[in-house]
Amino acid sequence: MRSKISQPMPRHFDPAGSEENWYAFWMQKGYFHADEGSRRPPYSIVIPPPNVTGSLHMGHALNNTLQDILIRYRRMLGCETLWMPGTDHAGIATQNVVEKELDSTGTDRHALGRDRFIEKVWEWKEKYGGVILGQLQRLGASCDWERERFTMDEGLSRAVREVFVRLYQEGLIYQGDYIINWCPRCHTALSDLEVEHQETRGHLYHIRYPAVDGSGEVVVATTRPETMLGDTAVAVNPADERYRGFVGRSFHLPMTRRDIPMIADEFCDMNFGTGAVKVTPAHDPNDFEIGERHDLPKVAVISMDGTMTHEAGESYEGLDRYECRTRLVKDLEEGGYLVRVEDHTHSVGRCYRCHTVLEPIISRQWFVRMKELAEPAIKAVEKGRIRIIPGNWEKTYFEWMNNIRDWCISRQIWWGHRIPVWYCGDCGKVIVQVDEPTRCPDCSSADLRQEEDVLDTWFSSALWPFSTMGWPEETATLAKFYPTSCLVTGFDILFFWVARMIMMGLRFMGDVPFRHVYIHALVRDAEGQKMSKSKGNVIDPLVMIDRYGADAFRFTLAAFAAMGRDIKLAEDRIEGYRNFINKIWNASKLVLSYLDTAASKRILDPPGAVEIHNRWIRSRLAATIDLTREALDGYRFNEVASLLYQFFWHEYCDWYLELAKPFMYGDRGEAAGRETTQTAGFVLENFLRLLHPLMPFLTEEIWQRLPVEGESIMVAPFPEARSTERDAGSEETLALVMDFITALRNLRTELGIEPARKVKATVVCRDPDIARGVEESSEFICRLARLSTIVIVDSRDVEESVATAVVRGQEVLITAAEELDATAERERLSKELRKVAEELERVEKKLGNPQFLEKAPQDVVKKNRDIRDELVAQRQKLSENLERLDA
RNA sequence: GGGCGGUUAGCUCAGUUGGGAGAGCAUCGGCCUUACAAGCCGGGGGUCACAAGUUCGAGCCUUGUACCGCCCA
Repeated sequence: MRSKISQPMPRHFDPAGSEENWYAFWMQKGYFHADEGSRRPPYSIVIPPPNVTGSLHMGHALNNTLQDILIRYRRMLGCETLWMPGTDHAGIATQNVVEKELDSTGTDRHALGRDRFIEKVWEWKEKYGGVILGQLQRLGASCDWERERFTMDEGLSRAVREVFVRLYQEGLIYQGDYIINWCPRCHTALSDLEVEHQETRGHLYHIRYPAVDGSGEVVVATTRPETMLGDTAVAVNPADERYRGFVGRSFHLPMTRRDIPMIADEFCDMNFGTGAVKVTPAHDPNDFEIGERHDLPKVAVISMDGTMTHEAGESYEGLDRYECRTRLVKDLEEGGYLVRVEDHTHSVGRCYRCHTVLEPIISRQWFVRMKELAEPAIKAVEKGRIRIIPGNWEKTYFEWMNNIRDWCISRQIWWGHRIPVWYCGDCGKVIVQVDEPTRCPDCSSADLRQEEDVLDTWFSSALWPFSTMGWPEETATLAKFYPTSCLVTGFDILFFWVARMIMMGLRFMGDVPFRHVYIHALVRDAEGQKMSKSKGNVIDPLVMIDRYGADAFRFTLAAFAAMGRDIKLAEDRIEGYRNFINKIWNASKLVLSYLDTAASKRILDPPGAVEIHNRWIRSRLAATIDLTREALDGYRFNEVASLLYQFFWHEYCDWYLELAKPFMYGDRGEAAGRETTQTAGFVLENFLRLLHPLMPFLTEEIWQRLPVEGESIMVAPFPEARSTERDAGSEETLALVMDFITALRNLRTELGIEPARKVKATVVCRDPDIARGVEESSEFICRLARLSTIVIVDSRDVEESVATAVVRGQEVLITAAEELDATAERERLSKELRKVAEELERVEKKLGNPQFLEKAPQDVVKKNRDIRDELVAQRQKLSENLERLDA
């Protein structure tokens, strides 16, 4: 049973204590655990696995807050929810971290050897890895921690090998010598996606290649002169008149002893530079293609470590690629081959892990043939089996999928899934299988050597939605929770991860991995810069949680999660929502102090209300419930936040509680008082449940003190609005009351009437509906506008000194005992009159247009006429009052 | 070069079938009114980037321009 029922509320909410206490409580109760044997409808999400080396940053915080909101919402709706947590082994990143550690102790991985190094990484992982998961708990994430997975776990590794073998057998994985992106620092190949293109200021070198027969020369332009040592042709566009007759001739390659031919290829852009380009098939992806078409030799002049090879010639061999550039440019200049050098900005590819400039290099790698896998994945989105939200990302998805290229999956590092391929040392047989072979199936040799390379980390991530659920076994978890309901992620990994999961899911599970993909914005700092440690603009989520509490932080993230936008986060936003928490706490304190045990039993299901304020707030609650559900179903998190904020602060606190106070104090009779207290409690309790997915700790802390059934708000049902709760009449009347109160308050302030002083107000009113509304609600109006009395008359007959306003076409007068400041009143009325006149002008112009009257819908025309009538009346009364003052 | 997105109050941003421009923060004025000064009440502030077009009517639809950002080559 609950521990805090009917306990008084402390003066302030203590986020840290609450977070620790309730998270432990939820865990101990096992609420996070998903039961595959349950008969409830499933709702599942797999977490985008953070790097095992990672620590929580703003992107994770946003991503996981949104997932937790969805999960908590569905859990309250009665679904069997699974939120699968885990981490990713992050091959390159993790290896880098451990290598750095080794470096500080004066050794390296090569000295240790592969096996010992891998052991070291595991040791590191056990010690420091996965701290991020603990940090997610601070955020309140209700993941099923009993199911935590790691991409290098035995089960997931087996799934990886299984997929590799099947794809290989189906001819979708192949090995070959192709040009790939090589990181000279990480010493591994990367896929095309892992290249970060960056605009870089450099130079364009124009170099002269003389014709061998002395008949002239050709000038080529390059941003990378050192690659010329590996040129095997000069190419021009076949349509280029300037080179007609040159094609086929040989040119001398300066600084080498080689001659190269001029070839014609459509790829050449006639408008760029001289129209002639040097072709280096071994060091440029485009040149590689040209080389394939023309059967050109490939001369590798840059080695795997970024230094020049023997092929580069003896003067350059062994030099670093940049050193070589300097030296070569100087040599070209001295030799008279350098025509000119221009400043030039071009795109340079860098390693997405270490930002070293990549080198396109030819080497033997493993690839996945993507076309065949992509086709069904495109169809799945086209046919709506997967919905990407917001929809405009579908376009980006198709764009990429339609132009997909083969995926280089081998990495020359040690930490990762070693490719399940063995080579027979005796007969050369290539063995591809899931389990390690002991003998060669062909020659029975035991001399088997496993492929050294490991797989791209994203290869295992692509299997995450089913590998985490036990595939290739046919598990109950898969049966219950696959396909997952939704994937929540940032657009930066749409290709890396989302697209690949879709392809793999369809291929191996025969079904999509998720039905919805919700793509959220990226978090940036207040200046719109991507947060990064080097820029020093990082806001640490944990610091924010310490400072403002997890709830305030989560609510802020939700409030900023508008679709398809960058989120620029500044600390004062979080502070603002911390104040909201304070507001909820204080209002709850008030309501709880009046909730006696007699009222308590009716909180969950009170009888219909009689009092108008109670009918009104229940009506507003019902509307809020409907809108909140719609917004949550549509992933409009910011709308959810704003709905709840608006409802609670401005409707419940600012109006309802203020109206309700005299009733709760017992000043309006016993029955009305009880009804009001019950209603206040009923609405509060419903609101807490609405808010729970966004602010789990605060809502639990308060809910536990409410006299209602159930052991935790997180397993209580999500509020449901009954249509009978909607009450148009009370909403109309209260809107009227608010208008009068606001106008009267305005009058008071502008005339400088002291807040404490009660004044008499008169309403001159010939509209019976309005008169009745004011009459019925006169106690509310008097209280909130601080009036001694309010009288309703049907014609104006006031001798005393008055200030006037017009509300809904009716005059409202404040009668003060002493003289009012006529100048201030005159100024106020004139200002008001100006505003009214301006508005009236706009409306009359519209109504004076015959086309408008003819073509606009009738209700719009009527609306404008009503507005006009009211404005006319208002103008009339304002100017009358102005005249009266002057008289 | 191709594609996508942005430009609305001082700041950060909402604005979902085109019909009298919104929120939070900041600002100004007044209040310690027994839940809350992390609060309450009231106010000021915007030719919705620019230009043209469609329409009775455009922040919203079309086209173009400028600036900014991202993705892919």
